[in-house]
Amino acid sequence: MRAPYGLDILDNCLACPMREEHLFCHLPDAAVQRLNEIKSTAVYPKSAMLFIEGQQPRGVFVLCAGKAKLSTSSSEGRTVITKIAEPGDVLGLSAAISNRPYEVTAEMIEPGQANFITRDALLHFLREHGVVALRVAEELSRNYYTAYEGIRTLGLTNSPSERFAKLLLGWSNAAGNGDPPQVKLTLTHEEIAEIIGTTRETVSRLLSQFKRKQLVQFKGANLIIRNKAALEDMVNS
Amino acid sequence: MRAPYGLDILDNCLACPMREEHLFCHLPDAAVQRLNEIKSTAVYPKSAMLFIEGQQPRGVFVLCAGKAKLSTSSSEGRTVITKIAEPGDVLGLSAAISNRPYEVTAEMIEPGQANFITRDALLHFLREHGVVALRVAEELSRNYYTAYEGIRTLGLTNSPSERFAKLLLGWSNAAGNGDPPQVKLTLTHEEIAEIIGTTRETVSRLLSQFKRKQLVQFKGANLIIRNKAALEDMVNS
DNA sequence: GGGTTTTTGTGATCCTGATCACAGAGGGAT
DNA sequence: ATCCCTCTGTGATCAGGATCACAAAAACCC
Repeated sequence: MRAPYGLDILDNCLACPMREEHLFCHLPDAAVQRLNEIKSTAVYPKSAMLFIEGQQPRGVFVLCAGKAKLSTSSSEGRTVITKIAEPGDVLGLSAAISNRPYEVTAEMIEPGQANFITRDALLHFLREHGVVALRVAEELSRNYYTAYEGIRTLGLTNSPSERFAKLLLGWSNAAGNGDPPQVKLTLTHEEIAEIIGTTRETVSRLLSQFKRKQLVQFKGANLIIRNKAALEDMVNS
Repeated sequence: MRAPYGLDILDNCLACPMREEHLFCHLPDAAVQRLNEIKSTAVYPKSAMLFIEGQQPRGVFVLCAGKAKLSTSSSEGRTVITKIAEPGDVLGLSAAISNRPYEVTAEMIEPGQANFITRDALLHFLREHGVVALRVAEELSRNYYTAYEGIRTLGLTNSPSERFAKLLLGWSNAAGNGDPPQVKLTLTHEEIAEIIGTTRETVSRLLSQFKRKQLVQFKGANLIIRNKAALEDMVNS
């Protein structure tokens, strides 16, 4: 059976093995079964909004396939992307747990699939299964560390070039260690700018500058990192 | 009985009533009693380090009196202050829960008192008392929101003036609503700079500039906010 | 394939804060 | 008082990006 957008439907994506540290993996059977009862699965096209900053938290989404960008905007239209979520990530957890409005907007940037669990069902479930509550606490502290890394990046570096170099290195690490390391560039310059807190033009210029200096090189949509050492130098300048 | 530094010893500061939403308040008697058994209390002078960025997490500190600054530094000596912790705050929680190194350094900026609970004892306690684990999850999501606010501040505003105005307004709100609102300035310009991500000089200049424009005014160590509206305008410029 | 929209490249200008460099002010100690 | 050390104020300089303004290129859609 084929889902739209060329994705395979995962009939039990809560238990998907893609991330060992996954929130809802390796739970007691009773818990897994209960989870399967309270979750509902849906498929989302590109640009679908899972939830929007400021909304009351309806529940959590467990991303099974596709990618989503989490962003927040100021009243004047400035936007920061705080995270690119990947399969296995749990979205909206802290809002659901603390019953505050969603603090970010989650928008699919690649078509995908997610499980949804309502807030009530989740809290009920957590009260029944104390062990899982600890898991949730761990997941929240992971979220916290991610946010915290963002602060370090935005606060401890002043130059966009530094942040951009850091971002590229981060991506190439996450993508595994090819040699030479390479990264598939799926985001627009605008989006990259919103991650590293600068303008689209600056990202364009940095990219050409990096190419000119032979730090990176394009092969289709893939960015090959030619001079990793030089990029690393820029980061701890 | 008087403690050093003119502080009253709180003989059971875990249950201190200062913050209703306090992590360890309003728990079942059994839990409170167990907590009292596993905690240990100590008094800290100004400049004492509760823990340092990168150390393995020994446990959590519940701040009972005094203030502490949480900060992180880059290899080149640049520093960001992520939070000024106040009585009732739990420090080192996410590190302890997730068993990662402390992500920040906690240094007392006012003498005070804190309870310490070792990581092992805490985890043990949480496994016994599932309800409290949920509380911990809530506290962690509070931490997350705080970090997240930091990202918004650093990422969505470009001008130090904007961030400084925002900081002052935040402080005046936290201090309750005097009229005119006023704030006790306990931090050095350097420290303020490390909060809003700028330099000491810029903070000095901004302060004089705000005085010149009659936005604020000094009364000893207290900063009186003369023109709140104007500051608010700067924030959503 | 043509027309439309989104994305990217690049020049010119301008301005804010970072940086460097001192001098003065305050605050403890002895 | 005196010394010392940490803070604060302010000037001068300078560079790196933000901003504005187009044009080219690519992606997208009937």
